[in-house]
Amino acid sequence: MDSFANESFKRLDPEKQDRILKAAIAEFAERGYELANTNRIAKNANISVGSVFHYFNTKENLFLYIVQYGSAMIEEQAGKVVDDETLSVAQKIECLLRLAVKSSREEMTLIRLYHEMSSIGNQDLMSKLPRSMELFTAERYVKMLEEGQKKGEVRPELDARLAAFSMDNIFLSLQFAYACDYYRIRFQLYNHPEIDKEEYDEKVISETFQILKGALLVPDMSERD
Amino acid sequence: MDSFANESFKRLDPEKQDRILKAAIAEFAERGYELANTNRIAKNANISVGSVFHYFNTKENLFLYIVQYGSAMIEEQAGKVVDDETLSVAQKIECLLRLAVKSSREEMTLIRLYHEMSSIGNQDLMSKLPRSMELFTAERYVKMLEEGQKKGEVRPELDARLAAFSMDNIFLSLQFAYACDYYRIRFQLYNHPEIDKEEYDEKVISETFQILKGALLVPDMSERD
Amino acid sequence: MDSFANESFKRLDPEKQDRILKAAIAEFAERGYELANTNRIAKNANISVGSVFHYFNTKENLFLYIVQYGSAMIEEQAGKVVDDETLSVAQKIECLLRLAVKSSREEMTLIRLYHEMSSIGNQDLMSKLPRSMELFTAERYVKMLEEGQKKGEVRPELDARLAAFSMDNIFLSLQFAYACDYYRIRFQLYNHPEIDKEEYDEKVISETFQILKGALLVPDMSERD
Amino acid sequence: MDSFANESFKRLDPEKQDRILKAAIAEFAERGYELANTNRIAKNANISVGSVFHYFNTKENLFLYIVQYGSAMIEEQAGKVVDDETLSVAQKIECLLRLAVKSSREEMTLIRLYHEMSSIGNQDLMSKLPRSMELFTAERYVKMLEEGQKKGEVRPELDARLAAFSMDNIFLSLQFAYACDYYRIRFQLYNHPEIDKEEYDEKVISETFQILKGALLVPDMSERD
DNA sequence: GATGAATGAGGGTTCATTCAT
DNA sequence: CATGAATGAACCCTCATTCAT
Repeated sequence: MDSFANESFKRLDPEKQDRILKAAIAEFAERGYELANTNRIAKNANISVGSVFHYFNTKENLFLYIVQYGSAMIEEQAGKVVDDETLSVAQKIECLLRLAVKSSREEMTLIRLYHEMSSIGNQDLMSKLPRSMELFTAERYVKMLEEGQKKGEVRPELDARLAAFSMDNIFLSLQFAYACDYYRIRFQLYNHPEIDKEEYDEKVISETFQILKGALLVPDMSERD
Repeated sequence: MDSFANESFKRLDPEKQDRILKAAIAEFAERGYELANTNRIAKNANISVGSVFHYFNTKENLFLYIVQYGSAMIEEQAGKVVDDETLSVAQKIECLLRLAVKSSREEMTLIRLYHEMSSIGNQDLMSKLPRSMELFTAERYVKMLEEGQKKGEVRPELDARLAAFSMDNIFLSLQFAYACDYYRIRFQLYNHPEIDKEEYDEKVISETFQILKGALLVPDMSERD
Repeated sequence: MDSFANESFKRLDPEKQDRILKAAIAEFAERGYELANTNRIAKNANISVGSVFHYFNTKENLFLYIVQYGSAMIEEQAGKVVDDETLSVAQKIECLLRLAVKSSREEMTLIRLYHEMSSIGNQDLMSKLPRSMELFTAERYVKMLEEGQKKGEVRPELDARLAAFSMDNIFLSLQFAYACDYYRIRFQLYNHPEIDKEEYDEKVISETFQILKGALLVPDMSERD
Repeated sequence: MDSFANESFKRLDPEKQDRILKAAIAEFAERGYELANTNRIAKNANISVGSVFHYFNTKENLFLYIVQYGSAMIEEQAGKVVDDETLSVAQKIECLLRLAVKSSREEMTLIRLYHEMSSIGNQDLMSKLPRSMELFTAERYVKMLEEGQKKGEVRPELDARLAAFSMDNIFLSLQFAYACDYYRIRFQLYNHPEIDKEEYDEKVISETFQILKGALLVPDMSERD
C-alpha cells in the first residue's frame, strides 16, 4: 500500500515527520516535480539529504508519498459528507462544493500537488500511484447518485457513473481554479470584474450548486430561487 | 502578440515550419516541458539546434509558440460552432461536446500540451502566455448563454459567467480524460467496465449532454428521453 | 602487526567473528574495495554498523584485516608443502600447483580478495599491508630452489630468486585464472574448446608441471613422457 | 568494434584527442576506475565535462575506449615480433620479454590500466570489452609454439595452448611487476637487495629468458651458460 | 559495549544556450 | 542564415563515519 516511506520514517517524532512533509509539499507544490530540489527540501526540513533518502529512497517515492498523504486527507473529508445519512443528495452536493472551495483555500498546496501529479512529464510516476483512494471516492459518488435515483432525488434518466464523473469534474475544476495559477487566471476570464472578493466564494458555491442541481436532481416543486 | 517566433521563422518554407512545429509538439507533449529536450527537437525536425534558438530564442518561447498555435486551432473550431446563428443553444452545446471528444482523439498532443502548460512547474511561463484566445472563447460562451437567456432557452436564474465557466470545465475535463494519461485512468474509474469501446464515445457525449442540458437549459416540454 | 582489528573484536565469540569476516569477505570479493558497502556488511553479519567501526575503525582496516587473514590461510598450506623434507623439489612443485588449483576452487573469494588488493585504486592501502607473510613465502621458495640446486635437482645456472619469482608468477596467474572473471576469460582464450571440463584441472596441472620442470629442474634421465 | 567513442571524437584535431586520452589514462591509471573523476579528466584535458560525455557518453565508455586503445598499442608491437619470419622461436621469446619490460617502463600507465580493468569491482565492465585483440595475441602465441614444434625448436611433448598460456602469464606478471605498485613490492621481495638498479633490467630479462627456454624449448646442444 | 539514525561531501550526467565557422 | 561542437551549472543519490542513547 503506502510503502513509499520506510519504517524508520513512520517511527519518527510526529513533529519531525510533519516538518519533512511540509517542506516536501511546499517544494513540490511551488516548483513542480522536475524542478523540485531534494537538497532544498532537506535544508528546509532541517534534516540532511541522507535522511531524506533514507526515509524515502528516491525523490519519486517522496513525491508519491506526499501526494497520497494529501489526497487521503482531502478525500477523507469528502467521504464523511457522502456517508452522512442525515443529508439529502442536494445537501451532500452543497457540502461537497463547500468542501472543495474550503480545501482549495486551506490546503492549496495539496491541490497543486494533485494537479502536478497529473502533469505529462510524470507519466510513469502516475502509473505507480495506487488509485485505491480515488476509486473509493468514485464509487461513493456513483452510489450516492444511484441511491438518490431510488429515492427520487436524482434524475432517473441519468447514467449514474457518467453523472458522477461530471460532478467530480466540476469539483476538481473548481479546486484547480482556486489553487493553481493557470486555472486561477482562466477562472478570472469568466469572473464579473466588479464582484467583491469577500462574498464571491459564496456566490461561486451557490451558482455552481444551481448548475449541479439542474444537472443531477429532479426539479423540486417546493423550491424557488 | 505572438512575438514568440522571429521573422525569419515566419519567412520559412511552410513545410519546414511544419516539421519544426510537429517535432516540438511531439516532444513537449510526450515528455512535458521540463523533460523536453531542444536538441532532440532539432534533430527530429532535421535542423540544427542553432536554428531552433535563432527562430525562438529560448525553449520557453518555443513552447509558448506551439501552445498558442495549438489552442488557436482548437478554439477556432469552437468559435465557429458558437457563432453559427442557425443553431439553438442546445444544438451548440451538443456540437461543442462532440468537438471536445473529436479534438481529443484527433489532436491529442495539442490537448496534452494545453494540460502541460497548466502544470505547476511553469508558473512564470504561464504568466507570459497571452490569454486573448481564451478570453475570446470565454466571452463567446458567456454571450451564448446570455443570448440564450434572452431567447428563453437558458435558465434565466443562472449567472451566465459562472455557468459558462462550469460548462467549459466539463468540456476541458472531458478532453483531458481522453488525452492525458492521468485523467484517462481517472475516467476509467467511473466507466462501466462492460461497456463496448466503439459505441462509448457516443454514450459519453449523450450522457454529458443530458447533464449540461439539465444544468443550463430550461426544461423543454417537447422533449422526453 | 595485525593491529587492524581491536581487542574487543578478538575477544568476541568465535562464531560471531566468523560471521563478520565471512560477510566482509563476501562483500569485498564480490564488489571490490570501492564498491563494497560497510552498511551491507554489517547487515549481512547481523551486527550494527557501529560495531563494525568499533572493531575495525575504518573500512580500510577491515579490508586489510581480511586480506591478511585470507592470505595467511593460503600461504600456510604452501608453507607446509615447502617444508616437507620427504619431498623432492619436483614433488613439491607438483604439490604447490595442485594446491594453487585447489585453493582457487575452494577459497575463490580469498583469491579474489588478493587480486582486488592489488588493484590500482588502493595504492595507499597496499602500502599499509605488512608483507611479512609474502616475504616469508618468497624466502621459502627461494630457499627451496637454492637447496634444490645444491642437491642437483634444480638447474644450477638459474638465479634462484628470479626463478622463484617466475614460479610464483605461474602459481598466482593460475589462481587468478580460476577465481577472477577477467582472468578466467583470458584463460579460455587459450583453452582447447573441445576439452572435457572434468578432467581439465588434471590436464592443466600436469601441463603446467611440465613447463615448470623444464624451466626449473635439471633434466631427469629416468623420466620420459 | 570500437564504438566507445562517437564520430565527433574521431573527427577531432589529433592533438586534442591525445590531450583527452592522456588525461583520461592518467586519471584512471592513478586512481583506478571507481575513484577516477570525470570532471577532473575534463579539467586536465582542458575541455568541458559536457564534451567528455558528448564524445564518450559514459565514464564506462571512456574507460573501455582507453583500455582498448592501450592494449591495441602494446599488442601490436608483440604481433610484429611473433610474425617476424627471420627470427627463431628463442629469439622471438627474447624479444617479447624485452618488449614486456620496455613497455612497462615506457607505457606504465597503460599497463596499470590493463590491470585495473581486471579488478573485481568492474566485472560487468569487463564483459563489455571486446577480447578480439587478446584472442588474436593468444592465437599467435599458440601458433608460434606449434610451428616451433614442427621445426623442432619447441618441446614436442608440450600442449601448445597451455604452454602459450604460461608464457603469457610470465610476460604479464613481469609487466605488472614493473608498472603496478602492489606487484612491484612483491617483486622486490624476490630481488637481490644488493643488485645495481641500472643493469637489473638486463638481468631480469636474461634470467627470465633462461626460465622460458627451459620451459618451452628443446635443449640446444650448441648452447652452454 | 552495542545500536542504527543521521550526516553531508562528492560525483556522474544532462541540456539550454552560445558562437566560431 | 545555418551549423553543431562546446560549455558548465545544477541535481539526485551514495555511503563511510559519528554519536547519542
